[in-house]
Amino acid sequence: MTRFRTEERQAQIIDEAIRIIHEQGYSALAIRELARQVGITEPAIYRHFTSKDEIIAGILDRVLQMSDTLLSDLAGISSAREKIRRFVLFHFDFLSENPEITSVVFSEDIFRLNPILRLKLQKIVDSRYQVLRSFVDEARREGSLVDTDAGDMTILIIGTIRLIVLDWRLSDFDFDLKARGDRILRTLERLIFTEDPELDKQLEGRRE
Amino acid sequence: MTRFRTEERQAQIIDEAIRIIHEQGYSALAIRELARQVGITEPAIYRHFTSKDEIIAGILDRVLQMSDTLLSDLAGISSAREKIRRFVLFHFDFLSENPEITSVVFSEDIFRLNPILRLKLQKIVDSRYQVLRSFVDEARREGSLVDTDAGDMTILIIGTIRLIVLDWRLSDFDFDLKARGDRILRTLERLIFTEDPELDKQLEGRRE
DNA sequence: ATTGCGTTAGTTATCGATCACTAACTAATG
DNA sequence: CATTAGTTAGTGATCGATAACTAACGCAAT
Repeated sequence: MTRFRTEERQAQIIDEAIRIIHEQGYSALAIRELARQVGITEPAIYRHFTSKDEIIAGILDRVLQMSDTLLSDLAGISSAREKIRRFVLFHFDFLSENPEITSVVFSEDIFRLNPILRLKLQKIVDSRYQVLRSFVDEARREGSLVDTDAGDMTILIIGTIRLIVLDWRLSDFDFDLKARGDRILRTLERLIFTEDPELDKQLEGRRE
Repeated sequence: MTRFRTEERQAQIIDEAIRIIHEQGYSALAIRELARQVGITEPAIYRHFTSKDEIIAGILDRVLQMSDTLLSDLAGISSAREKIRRFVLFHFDFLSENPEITSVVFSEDIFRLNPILRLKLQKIVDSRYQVLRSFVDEARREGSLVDTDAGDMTILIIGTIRLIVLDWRLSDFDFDLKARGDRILRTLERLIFTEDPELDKQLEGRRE
């Protein structure tokens, strides 16, 4: 009988829950099986979470942490244009190494009904939107963005990321997401940024 | 005891199934309740579908029919640029009047596990992609598109549509999707189409 | 037209499996 | 020794699916 402190067990439980959702879908997330995978019994789960919904809430919190990683990753960058670039690349990088997360992100349907989970999901979606939106606004002030609605521009970028990731998921993760992301980023850049031969040359050099 | 021919009943069952998924989520789709809503008993459902999965397959077929409506809607249009415009508007129009369909479209997670359903879903996604892709290729030949990768451009457009629709769903359908669609289409057009003052004037006139 | 009959859409009743969750008890930790 | 992480055993509810039976339809022969 190996005992763990509740924070550790909670983390283990959420890890396993994400893995199960990823491998077998949300409908396969049964407390019994979840407990078995963690190596404890069903009632032991209820020592650490009062209900199944609370476990789901924990999963969403885990996804929300991604935003912190993102922001610290972008901390030192001054150019807004570069921030947008890195925002896009970060998502492909992060999801490439944490594919299980995509299963959570694309399971909106599970959360839509439950008001608490739904609010949490909206918070995640909105937080990501706000982060990018601030960069887009900044880039417009810099003059490095094509003159269009900043909100629409933000939707366009996130929508593109999401669809590439969905495609990756449906293909069973069998293409190189980072490489695909790099390609589509170039297309995006050509569309949304103003011509800047000097900067373009720099970017081109960095890529090789 | 009112009897229906099996094609009629199948249609009724699929209608109700979509409604239940939309209102209560996929996990609430129980054969018993589905039968009750249709006005028959549980085993009667199994007269018309051999399994629950086959009902889901029927739902996906229904969504696939959307492509036919789309294509006939776009039949008489000659300009590729106008076809792309109409492709985008069609989606916002159609989903605006059939919001239940969004619940199916955003429930990829249900289908990912089952190989048959998954293939059906991929077929739907791909068919929509191919349609738009052909317009994008055509527009490039016309010279009305900015010079970028046609595949990426297609992804960008569909991704934008999807994210707007997701946003609409998460907001509980409480903004005017068609108006929002019209707005983002203008942004999209400004980004992807080449400058064409003559055509722009025509389009501007038509909008008012 | 009416009858007779095979086909098919429906019924009632029930199956075993599995779900989330809990009461009551036990052993490890600090 | 108090607290807390774990256990065994079991709750009622609900799931998808089926066996056995019945009533309505459609069509051919009278």
